[in-house]
Amino acid sequence: MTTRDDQRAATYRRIVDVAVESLVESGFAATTTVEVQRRAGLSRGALLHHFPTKEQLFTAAVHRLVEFHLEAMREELAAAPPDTDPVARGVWVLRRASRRPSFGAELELWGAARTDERLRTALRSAERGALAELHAVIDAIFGPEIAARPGYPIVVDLTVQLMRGLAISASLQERVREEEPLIDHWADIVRGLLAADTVRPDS
Amino acid sequence: MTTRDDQRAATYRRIVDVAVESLVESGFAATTTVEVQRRAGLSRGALLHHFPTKEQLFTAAVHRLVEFHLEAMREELAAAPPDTDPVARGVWVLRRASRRPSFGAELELWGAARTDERLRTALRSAERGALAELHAVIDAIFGPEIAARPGYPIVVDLTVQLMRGLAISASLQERVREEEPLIDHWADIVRGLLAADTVRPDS
DNA sequence: GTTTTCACCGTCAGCTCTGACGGTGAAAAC
DNA sequence: GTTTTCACCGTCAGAGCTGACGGTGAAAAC
Repeated sequence: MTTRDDQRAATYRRIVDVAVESLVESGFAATTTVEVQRRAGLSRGALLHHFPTKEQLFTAAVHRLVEFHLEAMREELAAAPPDTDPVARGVWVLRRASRRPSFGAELELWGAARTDERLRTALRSAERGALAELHAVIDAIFGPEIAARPGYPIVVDLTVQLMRGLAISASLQERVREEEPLIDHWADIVRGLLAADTVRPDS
Repeated sequence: MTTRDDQRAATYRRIVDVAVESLVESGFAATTTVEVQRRAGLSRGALLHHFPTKEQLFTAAVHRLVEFHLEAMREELAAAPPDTDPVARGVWVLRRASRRPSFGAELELWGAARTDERLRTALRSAERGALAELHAVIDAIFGPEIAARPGYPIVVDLTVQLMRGLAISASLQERVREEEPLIDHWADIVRGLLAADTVRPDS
């Protein structure tokens, strides 16, 4: 039997879940309160009972979406075969995670947040909260040995930005490229950067 | 004296210009037909005379926005002091161009295009049309000597994706970082990649 | 000089979205 | 057993957006 508190929590969670689902599947613009209410199979009143304003709903959804992506990274890590070269493996895990539709939704929100102050506030709060976990996951993806190398922080920064660039460019590609020699190239470069004692080869 | 054809062309151009202006300043969601009409100081009828549907307006605006970014890259190239190290100079020119608000608007559209098929079609067409010019501008930014090196195509690809990643991440930063050691690091890495005869140091 | 074209005008219908509001019935408190 | 709380309901007003439509006056065609 469900108590009232349980019911409340369950409905709340379901609303946030379908809001995230809508953001991922239908995008930011199409994720209206009516759409969320429809997906959740709730009345208008029920939705507004839990989230009096759209902003509150989106704030919760954005936080959940960021958690969602962390989870996706852990999944990709778990799914990756552990026997390959660790650098290439790490780079590819990050690449696969960045190809998830949920990450596309996240980047779409970052783009929209450029001119949407409320959304920007919500996003910053969500990303700030997940930052430590994000770094922990990335360290786990590359493993402790690689994470200890001197050039590692810069490599992670560059790799993350690169993955974001590739992800936001995805809409432009006519067809999805399964083969991505660029990623292999990048893995080779990273291997070189982490092998050298210093990150700056000349200068 | 303006003939009717001139008038038509001038109004058409003005509408597209203010549409781009609105996309850059106010973002995708806020760029409604009413907003464009208001910015252009035109009546509803005038706007609909030139652009019967919002889609046609956006298609024209998207094409113009892409041209706009090419122009911005040329400006940054012209504004960059020519006496520095050519690799660092090229990387920084690309970085400065990617920090322009117009590029932010472009990336926002790429994000929205993920779930908006019409927008995606317009964007692909615009980017396809500008591709050759884009590569020409980038070659000019790095100069013919660097562009001839064997690793150059991959370096350009990686650099472009990196800049996109940094640009889409811009909304998240609490304050604008004027100093960007990451870019200098990247320039150093690029210098190393272009110095070597092969791009793949080991393997 | 008459007719036609057309760049531009203003209003309006139809739609969707947001959030307000007054219920309702069952669980929880007393 | 009575009262209170509250999760959920359905309707509606207000606002904004898109695109249709019937003008209007001046340039262009004849």
